[in-house]
Amino acid sequence: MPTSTPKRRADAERNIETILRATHELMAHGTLPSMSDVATASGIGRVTLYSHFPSREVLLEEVLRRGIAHTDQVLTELALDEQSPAEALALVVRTSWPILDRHRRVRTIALAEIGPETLRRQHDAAFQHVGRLIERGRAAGDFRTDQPVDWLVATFYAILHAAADEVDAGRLTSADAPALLISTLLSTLRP
Amino acid sequence: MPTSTPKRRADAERNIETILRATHELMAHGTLPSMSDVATASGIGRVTLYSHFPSREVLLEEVLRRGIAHTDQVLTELALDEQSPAEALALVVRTSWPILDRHRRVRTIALAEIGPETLRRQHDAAFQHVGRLIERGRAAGDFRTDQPVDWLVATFYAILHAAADEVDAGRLTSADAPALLISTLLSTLRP
DNA sequence: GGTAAACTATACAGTCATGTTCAGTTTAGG
DNA sequence: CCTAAACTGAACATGACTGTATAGTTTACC
Repeated sequence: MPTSTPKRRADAERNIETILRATHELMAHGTLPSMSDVATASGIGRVTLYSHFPSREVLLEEVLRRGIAHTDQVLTELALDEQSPAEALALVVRTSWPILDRHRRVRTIALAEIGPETLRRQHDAAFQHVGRLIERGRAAGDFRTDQPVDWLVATFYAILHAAADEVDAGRLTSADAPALLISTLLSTLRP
Repeated sequence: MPTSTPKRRADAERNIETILRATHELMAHGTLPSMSDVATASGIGRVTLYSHFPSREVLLEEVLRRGIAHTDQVLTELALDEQSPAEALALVVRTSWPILDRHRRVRTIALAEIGPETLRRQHDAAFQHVGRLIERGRAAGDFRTDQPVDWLVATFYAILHAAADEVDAGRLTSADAPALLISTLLSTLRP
C-alpha cells in the first residue's frame, strides 16, 4: 500500500527523509534531541522542521515507527515457516542482531519521551514473528511447553538486549554475540 | 562505618530522610522529578531542599546509592556461600524479586539523567554476588562452563528485569514470577 | 531561656526548549 | 517562465526548571 500521497513536492519529500535520518542518528548516539538539534543536524531550518512535524513527539514516534516497520519487513522476508524451528531461531538471531544493534538506543531514548504503552504497541508486530516461531516449535515438540509463550518471547528479547548491552560495555564483541545468543536461547527454549 | 557526622541537628537529619524517601517514591512512580516536585512531595521548602542537596544530580545519585547499598546488604546477609549453588540461586531470586520490583523504575529514570557508566559502577556491587554464586556453581559442576561468567551474569539480570516488565504489562503476576524465573534461570545455567 | 541552626516564603536571574508569526527568498514543476 | 509550494532567518511569547539571595520565623538543644 502506497502511503497516502498529499502531492508533496520532491524537495519536501527529500527533506523529510533527511530529517528522519538525522533524528535517528542523533537518537542512536544516545541523546534525546531537541528540535533545534534536529534542525541543525539536518541542515534544515527550524521552521521548516515544524512545517513537516507539528511537534517533537510526532517526530520521535515516526522515527520509531519506521524502524519497526523496517524490522518487520526484514523478518517477514525471512520466510521462517519454511525452516525447522531451531534453524529459524538461528536465522532470526543472526538477522535481528545487526538491526538491533542500530535500533536499541533509539528505543531506549524514545522510551523516556513517549509512553511505554505506545512503544509496546509498536513493538508487537516484531514480537509476533518470534511468538509464531515458538508456537510452531512447541507443536513440533522441539520447544518446551511448561511455560507460557508470552514469557518465552519476553525472555527471548531480554536476552537479545542483554547481549547488546554487553557489547556496549565492552565485555562482548559484536561478532561473538550471535553464537552465544543462539546457545543461550536454545537452553531457555528446549524442553 | 558511621557516615561522617558533621553535627547535624535532629530535624535536619529527619528532613533529609524524608526528602530521600519522597524522591524515591516519585521516581518509582515513573517520573523524573524536578526539585520543585521533590520539595512539594516532601512537604519541605525548595530552599531547604537545596541546602541539603546542592543540585538535583547529587540528590538522584544519593537515592540510587542508598537503594543499591540496601540491596547489597540484604544479599550479603543471605550468606549464600553456605547453600548449594542451586539453592542459593533460588534464594537470590526470591529475595531480589520484591526489591527489584521497587527499584527497577528508579534505575530506569536515573539512567536518563546520570550517565550509564555511573549507574554501572554502582550496580557492580550487586552483580558481584551473582557472579560469585555462578563461579561457585561452575566449580561444583552444577553450572555450565562453556560460556563466560560475565555473560551468564548479564543474562541473569536481563531475565529478572524481563519478568518485572512482564508484570508491568499485566501478562504475569508478581506471585507467579519467582517460580518461573528460577526455572528459566536454571535452564540457562545448567550444563 | 537564649542562641545558633534550620526552616520558610518570596523574589530574582539565567537558561533552554517549545511552538508561532512574519516577511522575504529560493526552487520545483507544469 | 511563471506561480505556488517550500524554504529561510529573525523575532516573539510562553513556560519550566535551576540555582541563588534575602529577610524573617521556628525549633533544637545546651
